[in-house]
Amino acid sequence: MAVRWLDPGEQRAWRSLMDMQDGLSEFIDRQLRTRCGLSHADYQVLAHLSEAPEGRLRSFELGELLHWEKSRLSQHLGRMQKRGLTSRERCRTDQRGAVVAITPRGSDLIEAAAPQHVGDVRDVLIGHVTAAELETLVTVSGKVQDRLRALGKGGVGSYPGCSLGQGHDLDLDR
Amino acid sequence: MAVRWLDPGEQRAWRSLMDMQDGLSEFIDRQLRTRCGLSHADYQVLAHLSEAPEGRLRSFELGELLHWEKSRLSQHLGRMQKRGLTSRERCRTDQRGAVVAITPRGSDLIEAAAPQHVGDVRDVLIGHVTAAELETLVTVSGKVQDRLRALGKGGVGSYPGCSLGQGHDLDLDR
DNA sequence: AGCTGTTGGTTCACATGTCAACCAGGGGTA
DNA sequence: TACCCCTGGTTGACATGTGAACCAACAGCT
Repeated sequence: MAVRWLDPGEQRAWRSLMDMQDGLSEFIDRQLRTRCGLSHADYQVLAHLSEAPEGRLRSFELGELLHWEKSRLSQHLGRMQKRGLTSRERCRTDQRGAVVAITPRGSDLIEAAAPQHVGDVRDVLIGHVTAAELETLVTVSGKVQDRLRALGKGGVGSYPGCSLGQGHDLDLDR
Repeated sequence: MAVRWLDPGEQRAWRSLMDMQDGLSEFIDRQLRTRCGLSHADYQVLAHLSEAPEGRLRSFELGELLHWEKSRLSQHLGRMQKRGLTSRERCRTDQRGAVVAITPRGSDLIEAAAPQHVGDVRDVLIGHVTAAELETLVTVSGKVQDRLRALGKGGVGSYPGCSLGQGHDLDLDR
């Protein structure tokens, strides 16, 4: 069967998207690490926890939010626990389950990290593109997500924001 | 100093971009692995080599193309060599240097993988977005790259295409 | 109650990436 | 030539991610 190759424009688009991906991930992760002592993964875990009621979530709920392999989540939580950022207890209603909670120390760290992180995001993306471009980004992402959902089995991932505390104390917006 | 948080639209854009990133990477890597026995990293190495004259590159040139840490490159090439996908020789003109070459086996693998890969890319992105959207993607990526270059020290990464053989036997375009 | 299949989590072995240390070979300069 | 610093590359220790195996608890049946 004949392969339909990418024309130069398509190829350029794909390459530049991959480049942006790598560059963004690397940058965001490094900034968080060096300035806040958190990996991007740590940040996302803490962000989701801080958004949850009482800063606690069942392990599997956290896993669904992050779209992480369960073994990854387990390992990562183990490490974060050792660092005192999160804690784990047995679930009362389901003896199998674990409840993950953010600790005061974890809370402090992400509250310190959030402004930096938001600053980076604005500095590297938001601050330099038009509203229309942002809109297109959302559109394209949506299409890709739909396609992935259609192809693979499962969902794709919900990136956590930065609302800390119960409500909006430190929400990303305004 | 007051932090300028992201408004809901900005936040949505950032989250969806992150989601797309994770979803795309995961998908592309898994497809290559399961159907071709290559990781995305392997694929990129082989793609760059196959595009180079005679399928050979100095290690550090490859490193620059990929924007990989030198230790990462060294480790990865070691593994690929063990699998018979690439080979290494001492450089004649610089006794420190190594020249990396793609092996016949590596060549076979990427020639088999390329059509699949291109199909995936089309299937998940190119085939579902308008030309204008693609153009915007390039624009935005460019801005981000510029920003990253301005902030950090170095460049960002040039994603390899799929031109195999010397010339265009299996080029992505056409 | 007793079976059975599913679900939530952990663990192990292994693949991969990062950083720092190291080493050998350039290449300039005295 | 001798000295020095830079460059290209490898290595080892360690952080992180993945898949499969495993285990205990739940849940539906009989």
